[in-house]
Amino acid sequence: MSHSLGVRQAQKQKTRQAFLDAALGLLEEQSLSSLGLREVTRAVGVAPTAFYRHFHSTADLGVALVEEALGSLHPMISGTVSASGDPGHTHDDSDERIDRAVALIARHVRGHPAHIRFVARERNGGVQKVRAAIAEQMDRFAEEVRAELAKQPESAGWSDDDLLMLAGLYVDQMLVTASAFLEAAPEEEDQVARVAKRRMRLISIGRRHWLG
Amino acid sequence: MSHSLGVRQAQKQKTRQAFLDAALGLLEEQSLSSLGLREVTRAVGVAPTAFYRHFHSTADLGVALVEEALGSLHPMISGTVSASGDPGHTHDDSDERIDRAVALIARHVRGHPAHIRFVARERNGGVQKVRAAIAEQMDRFAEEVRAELAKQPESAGWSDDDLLMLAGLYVDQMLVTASAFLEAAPEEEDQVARVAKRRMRLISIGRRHWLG
DNA sequence: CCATGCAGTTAACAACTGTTCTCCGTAATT
DNA sequence: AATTACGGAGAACAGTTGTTAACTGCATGG
Repeated sequence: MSHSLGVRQAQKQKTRQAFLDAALGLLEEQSLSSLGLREVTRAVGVAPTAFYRHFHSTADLGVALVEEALGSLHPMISGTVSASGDPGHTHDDSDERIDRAVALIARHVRGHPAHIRFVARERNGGVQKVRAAIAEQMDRFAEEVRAELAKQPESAGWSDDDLLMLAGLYVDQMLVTASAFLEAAPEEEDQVARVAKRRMRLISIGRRHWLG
Repeated sequence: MSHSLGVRQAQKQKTRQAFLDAALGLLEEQSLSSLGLREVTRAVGVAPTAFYRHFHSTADLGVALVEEALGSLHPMISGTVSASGDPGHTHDDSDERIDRAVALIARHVRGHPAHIRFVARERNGGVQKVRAAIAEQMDRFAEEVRAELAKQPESAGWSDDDLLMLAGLYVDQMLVTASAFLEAAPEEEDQVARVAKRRMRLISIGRRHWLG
């Protein structure tokens, strides 16, 4: 229990977090390129000029949001692919892994809807720097998934290049699925999950027969 | 050679098209929710009030753009999946079909970059009506692809449900690929094409082994 | 304990936004 | 030939925007 942060810096980080939260809220109904500086400060309950103490521009705010949003996605991604299955079923654990992965995605979407909405929206959004930041993080994710896949026995004989291709396909599919959950009405969730599982199963089958 | 359209209506459609073109241009560097009415009229070279003669709001303009952009995508999509292959190679026409499909996508992106940029951007964008319009059209595309796939002998034994799942996967993958082409530097195009082909090949393999 | 640093405030700036109302010229209708 | 319908122009409106400058209060480091 170290104090580790002065009262001053603590308060600063607190308001900074308030900026991020307020922005995420406002971004549920618009996109970053239309997010106004004053709009955010108004939502936070602070003077417009205070914004500059934390960010150079709204684009800068966006880059910070990328870190926050994709940081929260991080554990989900690795969890999705590793799936860490309780050993037991000798049947075909692939389907079980997929079920667990999709459930994990659904859970994350329900827990952090604004995060994944932001990422899905700004991945192709109108702000270059934010697009670049998201692309960089997604590439990092794909790398991690590749590393995780490489550990699995199913990946014997695979080149690193092909593994990265597969990892990218998985990562893209996760975001598409998450976005689908987001826009789906509660009663449609099961249907979305069903389709997502079948998609992943088809990809897994493709993986199994990729060689030879 | 019928006149078919009065001088008046013709001129109106002309200005309307000018609005669409100007908007598409402006949307290369921002997203629809930040597109201002005055900004568009300025680009067209017309008074701000003239806008209301054609659209209720910028969101309305967006819906019109969806029709234009996805209308141009229409022939590409069906062309991509049918692939109409010159009969000849008995080898494995799957790879050849994929090569042709990816080439078709690349060609379309180079021909209509603003169109696919708009669709990719506003698919998850901040304007609800536009998102809905895009989703509807994409569903229609998936339906068409499903119908096209159903004709192929490889689809024997497939349920309509599974075919629609596969079609959706293809359609999503096409848009992701197109978007990747868009953001890729000219020298990276080959690399993007390489990865896209391998992804589609993996999906095709999954398709081949889906049953049993 | 005092001087410095810095998060946040207040006030003001020109520029811009969407929208309304009134008007104009002319193609279309009768 | 006279009237109507309508695409577009012009001016004005109240609000909003990003950014600057000079300020205040207080936690911090010497």
